[in-house]
Amino acid sequence: MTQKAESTRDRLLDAAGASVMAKGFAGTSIDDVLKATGLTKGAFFHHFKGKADLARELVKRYAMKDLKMFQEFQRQAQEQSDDPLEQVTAFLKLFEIYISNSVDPAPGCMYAVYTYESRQFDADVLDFVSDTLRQWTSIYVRMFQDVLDRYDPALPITARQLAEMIVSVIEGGLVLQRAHGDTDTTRRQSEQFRSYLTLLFPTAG
Amino acid sequence: MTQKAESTRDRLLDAAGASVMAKGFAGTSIDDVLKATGLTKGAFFHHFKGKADLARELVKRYAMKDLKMFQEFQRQAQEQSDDPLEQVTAFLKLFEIYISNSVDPAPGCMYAVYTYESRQFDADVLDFVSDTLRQWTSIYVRMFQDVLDRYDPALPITARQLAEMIVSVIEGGLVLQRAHGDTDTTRRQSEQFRSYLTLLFPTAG
DNA sequence: CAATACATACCAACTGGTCGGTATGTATGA
DNA sequence: TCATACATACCGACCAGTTGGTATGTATTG
Repeated sequence: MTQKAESTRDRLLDAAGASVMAKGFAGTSIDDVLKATGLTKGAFFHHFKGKADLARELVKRYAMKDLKMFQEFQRQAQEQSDDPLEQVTAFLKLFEIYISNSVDPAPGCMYAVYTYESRQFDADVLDFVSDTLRQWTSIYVRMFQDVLDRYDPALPITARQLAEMIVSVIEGGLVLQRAHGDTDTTRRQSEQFRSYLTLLFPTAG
Repeated sequence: MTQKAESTRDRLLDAAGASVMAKGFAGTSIDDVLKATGLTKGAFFHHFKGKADLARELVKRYAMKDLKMFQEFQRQAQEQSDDPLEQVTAFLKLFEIYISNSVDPAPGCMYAVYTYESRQFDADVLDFVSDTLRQWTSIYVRMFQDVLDRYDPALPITARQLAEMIVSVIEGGLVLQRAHGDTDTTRRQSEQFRSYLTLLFPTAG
């Protein structure tokens, strides 16, 4: 693929992503995307087999961006401290900065869109979304396991439980944020979760 | 409206609700609803001004059911104990039983659908969703304020923060539950939140 | 030249919505 | 009591516009 073709493909995915986040996938027509990009059917069907293929490539790209960002946060967090709990805190703080500054919607939002329009997508696409969320959870599981290996929690709890909770809290925050037109609900939820952690691991203070 | 007409309207709303939860609102055609009910265009447009009106009435009905259920949970919780913290716990436990046993999707899910397809709906409908979520939060705020009036939290925290967090946790749980095809992710999240409460209010034990 | 990258013209199916019609009420008044 | 008058509840054909998708063109570029 030439550089120009690559950028055309990206323009299509960008426009599609924006529209899907505003109107959902079924509510996004190919013509919408073409109108937004100034391209035509020929361009679209040159780059994608069809609308289902667009859905697949769109969520794949989101997942890739997402994973990269998380790995970068993790790297920065590990750089800041050797203590696993401080690393988790640093990681969450980096996420909070990102989420409250980001103009375009967070990747988590896109997964929710796919989830709530599930019958619109092929099974493999839904599986991909589910797997991506699991991968997201797994990153947290590893981080919390490191914490639990060093510190005793004030309550019996597993790394998986904590990981599921932060993912859940963030997804829920994104829903409320959108519903109310806020910009910082998700950040506040992440902060709340950190409060929970300070109560769970008081010895670390 | 006669009894027959009432039931016809309900059948239309039931079918529409089920379809919206599976395919989203834009992904749900009026013909879909009519096929599912065995009715015709005449019936639909007799009961609803149009698709936008259907959206309005659908979410209104969900909100009403929702509120009634929450009030009932609150009544039962107050019956079980005079202690505000025990009431919150009882309330959440009732919710956990409901959410893990419910076959049809929770009302919270419907709000998320509307939220993620926001451009599909009139402003007044979106406002209604936002207001309903706020009302939902307010119920929790009152409950947590009663707790804070009696007990000192281990960390400085407001009733609103706690209320927002439980709503967020539940909404997020519903997203993950759908994404993974679980039936008890939301319940687990509610349990996690109760763990947080026990750490926040240890004096109550 | 030949593959790539896009444009244009078109199609069948479906979309939300309208409209004339009908069947079944139910209230009224002589 | 029973015809008249009107409201309610629903049917199904039809419409203009939109949908995803195809077939065929042409310009560009290595």
